[in-house]
Amino acid sequence: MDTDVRNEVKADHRPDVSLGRRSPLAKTRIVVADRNVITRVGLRSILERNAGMAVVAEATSYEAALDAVDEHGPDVLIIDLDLGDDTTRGLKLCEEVTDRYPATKILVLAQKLSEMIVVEALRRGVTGYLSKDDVKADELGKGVRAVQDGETVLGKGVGSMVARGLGSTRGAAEHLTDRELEVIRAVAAGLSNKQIAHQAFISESTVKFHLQNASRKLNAHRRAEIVHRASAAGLL
Amino acid sequence: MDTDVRNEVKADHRPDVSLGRRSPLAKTRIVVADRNVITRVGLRSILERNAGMAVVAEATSYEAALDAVDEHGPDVLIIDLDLGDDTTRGLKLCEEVTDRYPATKILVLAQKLSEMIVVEALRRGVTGYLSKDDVKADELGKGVRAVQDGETVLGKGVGSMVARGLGSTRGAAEHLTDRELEVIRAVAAGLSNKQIAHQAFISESTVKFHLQNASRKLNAHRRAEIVHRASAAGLL
DNA sequence: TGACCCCCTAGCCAAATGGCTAGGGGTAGG
DNA sequence: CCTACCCCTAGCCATTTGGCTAGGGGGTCA
Repeated sequence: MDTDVRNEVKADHRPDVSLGRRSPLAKTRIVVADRNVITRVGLRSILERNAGMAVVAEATSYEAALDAVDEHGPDVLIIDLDLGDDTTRGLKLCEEVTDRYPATKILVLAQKLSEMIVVEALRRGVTGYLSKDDVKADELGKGVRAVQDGETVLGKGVGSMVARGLGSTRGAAEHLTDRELEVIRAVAAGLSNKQIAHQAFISESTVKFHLQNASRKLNAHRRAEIVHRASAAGLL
Repeated sequence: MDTDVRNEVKADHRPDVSLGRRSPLAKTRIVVADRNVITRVGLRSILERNAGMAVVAEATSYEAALDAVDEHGPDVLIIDLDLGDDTTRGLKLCEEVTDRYPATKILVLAQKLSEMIVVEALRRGVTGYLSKDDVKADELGKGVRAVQDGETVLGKGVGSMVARGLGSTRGAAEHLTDRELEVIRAVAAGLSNKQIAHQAFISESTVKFHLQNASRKLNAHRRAEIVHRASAAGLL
């Protein structure tokens, strides 16, 4: 592999003093976006054990992540797409980054694997997808190097999801509308169609209409299944 | 059980520093149990910034966690109760630790907050409960010190859960039987009672019976709500 | 042995749901 | 203007469900 040269760098004692162009090889500059302090510190610690890798910025929100990429133009963005209430915001962010900074590779580090998110993220140019719980310490460094080289890295369990996801959703994974999501949340709370209708100031027919559409989009046929899928996708 | 022998072992192992009162020299000995490497590294890094705190062991399973407590008799056990498929195993572990090593305080660090788990954990002698995503770096050190001093530490959002949890479940939060869980999982997959009955080689009546019991235990009245609660409790 | 819990089954009935067809009205963009 | 998409409504019908009562059999533990 290409580890030989990097090993030389590792032999250097402290790279923090001379980060100009002292080393023959440029450092891999990384931005970490995760709302969780512990994860950020852990990532920094693990990655910086690898000579030639530096975490140049941390972010805890979608905005901050984009700003950090704007400012630092990193080689790799490591991100947990779940940075707020709205998970789909993370997908938009991926789109923007790959669009505006094609040189910045994205490595997603997810807490929970959701088929929809995985497929959609890859569709938007994400080059790596790992599961936080399954990843080993050494796989992180390898993964970063791999995505930097343009390889696609899929962690344990992710590959099969891609296969299933691409197979099942033949058009594209349609995403739920606001109203549909609202109804689904009410269903998850155990409300009947009648109750939901009253709550949302719409007729019972409309509630059924939204649920029918949601059923189709999520490929579910029972409201319990809809709730499960939506829950697994982090939508509730 | 066989606790006597272990107590001897524990007594043998402990007294490297006198820890009656916390002297500036006595380190707070911590065991970290979490399946996630990144979290373990991050925790160690953050905690050891605080002078006087040392992570003496890490564990990635319930067994290993108990072994580590057996061996090191730490002052504080920091644990994510979700170390495997069966979340209730974590609760049993809390019971065992508080039972056998009352001097070891338990600080739960949860990825997702589940009302049932929170209430049950506190009922079993856990003295601290923080949410990974909400906790600030400095709160960790403070939290560890607090639980070590016997204080109860509840993170953001945990307190309200306790209030609601203790209010609603007047007897005790009964936990689901294996069969009930099996049926709920099938419901989450969108199966009808008839299909579930066929799959589990039981009659449709029995499926309904299990669901009725699960409804009562989870305080839900619709299968969609059952699925939601079970999902939120990390049971699926 | 009795108390207790889990698992299993039956039948009844009102209510809710799933699946369908068949519409109208709004807004945004090519 | 046409198209697409979202939101809203109506009715019909078979099926499923929620909620209930009323049992039997087996295991464990005091």
